[in-house]
Amino acid sequence: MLEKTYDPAAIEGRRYAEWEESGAFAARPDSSARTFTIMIPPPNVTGSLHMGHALTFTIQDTLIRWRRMQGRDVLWQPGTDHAGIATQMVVERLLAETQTSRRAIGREAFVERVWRWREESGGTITRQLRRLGASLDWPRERFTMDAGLSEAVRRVFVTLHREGLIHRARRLVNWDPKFQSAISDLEVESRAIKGTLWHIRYPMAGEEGKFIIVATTRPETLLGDVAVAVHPADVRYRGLIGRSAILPLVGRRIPVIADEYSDPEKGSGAVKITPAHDFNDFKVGERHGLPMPSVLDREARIRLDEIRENFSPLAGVADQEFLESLAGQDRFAAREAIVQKLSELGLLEKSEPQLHQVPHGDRSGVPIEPLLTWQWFCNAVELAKPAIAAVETGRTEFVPKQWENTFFAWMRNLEPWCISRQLWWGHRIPAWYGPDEKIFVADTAEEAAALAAKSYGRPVELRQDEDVLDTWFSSALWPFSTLGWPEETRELKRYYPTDVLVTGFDIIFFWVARMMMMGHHFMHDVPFRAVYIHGLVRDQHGQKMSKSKGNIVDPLELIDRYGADALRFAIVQLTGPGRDIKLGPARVETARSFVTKIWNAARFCEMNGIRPDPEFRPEAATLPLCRWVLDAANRAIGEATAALAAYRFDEYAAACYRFAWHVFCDWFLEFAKPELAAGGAGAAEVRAAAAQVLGTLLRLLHPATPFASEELWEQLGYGPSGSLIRTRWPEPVAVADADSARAELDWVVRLIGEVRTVRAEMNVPPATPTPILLKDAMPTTLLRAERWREAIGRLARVSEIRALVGAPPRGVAQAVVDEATVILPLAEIVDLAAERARLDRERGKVGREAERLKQKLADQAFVSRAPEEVVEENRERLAAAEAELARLEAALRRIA
RNA sequence: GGGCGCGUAGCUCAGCGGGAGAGCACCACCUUGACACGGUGGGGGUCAGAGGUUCGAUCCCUCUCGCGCCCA
Repeated sequence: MLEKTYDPAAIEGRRYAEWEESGAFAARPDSSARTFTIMIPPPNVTGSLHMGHALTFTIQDTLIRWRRMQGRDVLWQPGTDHAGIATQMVVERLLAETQTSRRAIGREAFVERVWRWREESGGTITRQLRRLGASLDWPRERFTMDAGLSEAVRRVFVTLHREGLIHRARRLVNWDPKFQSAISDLEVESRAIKGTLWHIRYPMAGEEGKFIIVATTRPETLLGDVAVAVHPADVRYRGLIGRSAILPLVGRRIPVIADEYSDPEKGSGAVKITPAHDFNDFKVGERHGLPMPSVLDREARIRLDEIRENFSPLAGVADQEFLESLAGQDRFAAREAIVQKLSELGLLEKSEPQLHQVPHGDRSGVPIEPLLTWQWFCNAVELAKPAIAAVETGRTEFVPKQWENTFFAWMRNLEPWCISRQLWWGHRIPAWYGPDEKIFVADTAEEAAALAAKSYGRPVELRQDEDVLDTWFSSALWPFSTLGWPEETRELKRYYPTDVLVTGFDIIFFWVARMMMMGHHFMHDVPFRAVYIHGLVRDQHGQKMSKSKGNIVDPLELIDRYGADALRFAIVQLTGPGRDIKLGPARVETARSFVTKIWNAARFCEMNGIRPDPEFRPEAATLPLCRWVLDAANRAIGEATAALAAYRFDEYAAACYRFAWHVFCDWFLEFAKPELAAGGAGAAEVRAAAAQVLGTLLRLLHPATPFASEELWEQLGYGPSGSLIRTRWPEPVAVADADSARAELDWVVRLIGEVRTVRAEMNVPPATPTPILLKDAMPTTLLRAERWREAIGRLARVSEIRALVGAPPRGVAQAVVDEATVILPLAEIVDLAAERARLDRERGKVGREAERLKQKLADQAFVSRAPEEVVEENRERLAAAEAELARLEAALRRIA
């Protein structure tokens, strides 16, 4: 017997363990079935399950379970990402608690410590994914720092280097002073900061008392200025181009140059050019062949070593003592000191508050500093070409399609990808330096040594590059490295390319684009045929969830409170095309009601002896009720399947919801009650059909609500424990003359609806049954009424159904159903005025509809130009409206 | 500044050339033999605004207003 209420906590753990232990999640590389593959976006090994995970993994699991039920050989590849910076930060924090640091214990011990941390704490997220019900093929779990994946990383690096697609260069990069590492431009987010625009006077060389005024938000980088730029068309400065200004505080002469980068509208129209500390200035510097002295070090403190020799004392403009006092100062302290000094020297024209965009490290949260350093770069421009082509030709398709624009916009404007990071946790760059800094790139130290020995003609001591690779470098290989590449494994042959990648738009650039590049280059095919982009999860008010706002909703808490199925169903319901979803506890509570409803419907079935009947042949069903519900189930199957195929999770959920609640429960089970009570052959057929349809429903629901559906599947005897997950997705069954069954049941439903409405509006107490009289009913209608007497009686509280013979009694309420007028003799209780008002309202509504249609059909332009079927449809609607209108008017006359 | 998207019932959202929809919330009634995490009935919308195309526009085009996001 099923429990009175569904208790998710009592069954979820057990059901999941049963699936996992029985191998239900396992791919079947030896089978001949068509494959269906999804690579999990590997969550950070440091992570714990948040709402974004709940969304993306629910969607993936829904697809996976659906395709698995369709008989596909499904591979859902699990794994985690080593997440360079994030993980290093976590372990550094732990070290700080024990009064030590990464530098104190050294690289080797630190890396070992991270591995140990990963052994102890890295499994959190995978445990939590099990709570959600994710049917991942766990024995295949990979980690981006695994031996195999690391080998793939080295192989890719070495290959790309050999092909000239990876090289080392000294370039301006985004430097994070907190992590003291380069970061990629994607890891930089610009934030609006209230700052100050300072207007500084640069004295013109050899022209006492004359100045050129430059406007800047970063006076501390002034020390590294190498020019002042003005727009070539700016008449204010035309005379100054080619002359020299004196750099305040440093005393160096710098040229005034003409460059279109300078915006006459902004500030004073003249800008200082500091190539080593600004990306735009860097380009100006390159165009004009200017020097590029650095004045900030790796911790963003002032350094003078590259400008000291250019110092040239000048009274009232530059004094050495002040300049030296800046050395080693933090950038912000230096800014204050410099502004103060300029003000004292009378070189500060003015300052004005200004809101401007300042680049920040997305993880460190500190302003990033463009810095000239030696780094490794990957030629993304070249690698992007086939990836772009793949999307252009539709080899890979984005869903929704609009994201392709975003993808193209980014892919067509790529900068070299800086792939080196000055961290310790990650894949160490397989490059070694000889005594003269010659570079040897190889898979292993031994191979590098061999290369070096050959190069130098003798064995030499090599030093490996200290840097590690950007975490996204290894993630980019995920779709093939997890399958065993560079080995030619059967998995690699069988499961690459994968079917669909499911992810949020925020990592299209970080990850999707890079997988496309690497996939093409090394596998010569796209990594996935479709990219399904879902929205972000927001709180119920549409706010982005964040710790600082305190509006985080914890999926595990929701699972504890409402069950995993409720959370999953809520997510599936809300996931429409390309929209963020707003998810609060109320939505999950509502979804739980649905799961409970299913549970109770199944309980009713169980109580009424509804068990699957292997002998039942749907095509042989004779009762209209059975044929009707089987047909409705067929349509639900069609809708749900089409919705899933189109990634319309909202429509899939709606199809299941509508069918389960508003067809199966609201009507079918209610109609079934009298049949079941009557017993006999009719009851037997209803039981068998009910079991058939409930089985279909459980199968349709399984991808969204796996736990409850699996539990019911077993308890109601559909199959052995844990077998629903392996059961075939339902197909429509043959139903004899479905049209007539549909016509009949639709009529019954409408009749009951009309009677209920009239009764409710006439305030007939539910406890008082009323007879109904059918006026002008055709014989077939009267036969129908007779067949459904029992059900109509129960559901519409009707005591008796008769054909009206002769004149209607006084004091009636009336309604129109097709050709018949339904008359409720309510002499004792009816309020004639109220009934007249009600009928009048109805007549008005139908009359307006008829009038509108009549006008439309009278319009020559419409009739001649609109498609014939549209015109015909309008004619039919008009005829129906006019007939109903006539009956309503007759009804009104009767009670006048 | 450039690009993308969104403004449809109180809320959350479907629909996207021919009858304005769902869920929740709301109101009224109901402890009917699976379910009050329930049942029945009901109210509620110049589909942001203005033009245009069309026989016909919530839907296509243009502009305006408002709100997001991404890139400068």
